[in-house]
Amino acid sequence: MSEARTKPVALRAAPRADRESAVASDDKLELKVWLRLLTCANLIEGQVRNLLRENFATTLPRFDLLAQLDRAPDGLTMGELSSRLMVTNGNVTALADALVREGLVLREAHPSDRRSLCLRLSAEGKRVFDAMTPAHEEWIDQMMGELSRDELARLLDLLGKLKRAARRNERVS
Amino acid sequence: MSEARTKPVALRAAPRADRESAVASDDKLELKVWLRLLTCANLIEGQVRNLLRENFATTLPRFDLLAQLDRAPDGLTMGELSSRLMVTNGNVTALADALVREGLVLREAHPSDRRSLCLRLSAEGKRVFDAMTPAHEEWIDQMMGELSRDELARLLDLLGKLKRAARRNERVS
DNA sequence: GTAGACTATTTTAGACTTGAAATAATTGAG
DNA sequence: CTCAATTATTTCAAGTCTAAAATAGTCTAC
Repeated sequence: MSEARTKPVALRAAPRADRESAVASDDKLELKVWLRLLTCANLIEGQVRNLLRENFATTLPRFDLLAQLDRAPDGLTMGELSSRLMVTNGNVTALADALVREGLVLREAHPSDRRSLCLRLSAEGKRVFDAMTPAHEEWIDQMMGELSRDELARLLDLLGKLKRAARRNERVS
Repeated sequence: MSEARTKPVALRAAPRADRESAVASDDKLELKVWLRLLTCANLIEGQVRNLLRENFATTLPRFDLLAQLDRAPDGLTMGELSSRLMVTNGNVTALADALVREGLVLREAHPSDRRSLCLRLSAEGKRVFDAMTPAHEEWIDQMMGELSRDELARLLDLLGKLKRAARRNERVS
């Protein structure tokens, strides 16, 4: 995709082992699914983070916030951002502060609710985000390249079931 | 499992929306799988974190580190821990420091390599971890309760494929 | 044996994230 | 209207995590 400009030093031990490594084969299926899910998420997230840093000198949380604003041309409140990014309000405050300071995001008063703020991509923010999107999508495609369309569809379906189950559980726990 | 002793204040907006919310239905399948995977991981991780705090006054990274040591009765080096937890060496240093200070983990010299340290659960650490394990497993079971054995097995299989694909991609990117 | 490459760990600065408390605006029951 | 409950956001302290540089021990090819 892009010849790595500066060879990054190996910071992490070679990933031969992970959380699953020592789970006996007769262990609970549920636990194994959870650990493997976590491994996959960490693995992909780590690569995306590295690629964002190497290619665009930015971080994943910033990219995620820009992505949400890009998909909401009418802007989002802090609360909506917090909900979509699944992080705390305080976290969004800090993240948005930085992006506003860098000129990528505009912070406006909410038209009808004076408690709320409305965040929106600036022209510069839109430009910067549009430059990153195709590369990001290509990275994800490549990481999943070995799964067929059918397998991807089945995975999406099963993860949907899991998501609904976990959400339902959320309310009671 | 345990009547929530102090009702925690709602810190996060109600999770009606998440990263997937605004992905058009004709968007790339790969991207949708990735976003949904991330949503599932965040959802489960968040609940486990809350439950660990409410029931055992501890955190997920600490629990994870103890879990790895519990599965390795002969102890692990810092590097092995870093690799299994998929975090940087520096992170493990800080985390292990805290657990050693709290008396849950022992830090010994490595028998043959003086560069390495060997971490191991203390008797107290073992006791504490053993008290948490059954609850933790039950939480995970409950969150996945709505998936059949077949669905779980299929999910495990597909995630295994994804994991291998992502690992392969890691080496070249 | 010794220089140079490699490996294991720590340190540092900075970014991210959380949970809880504080501030401020809105809503609704009377 | 008005006060209490609710909702939106910020602030704060502490913990987590990263990337890069520094420190220290090991190994290998002369």
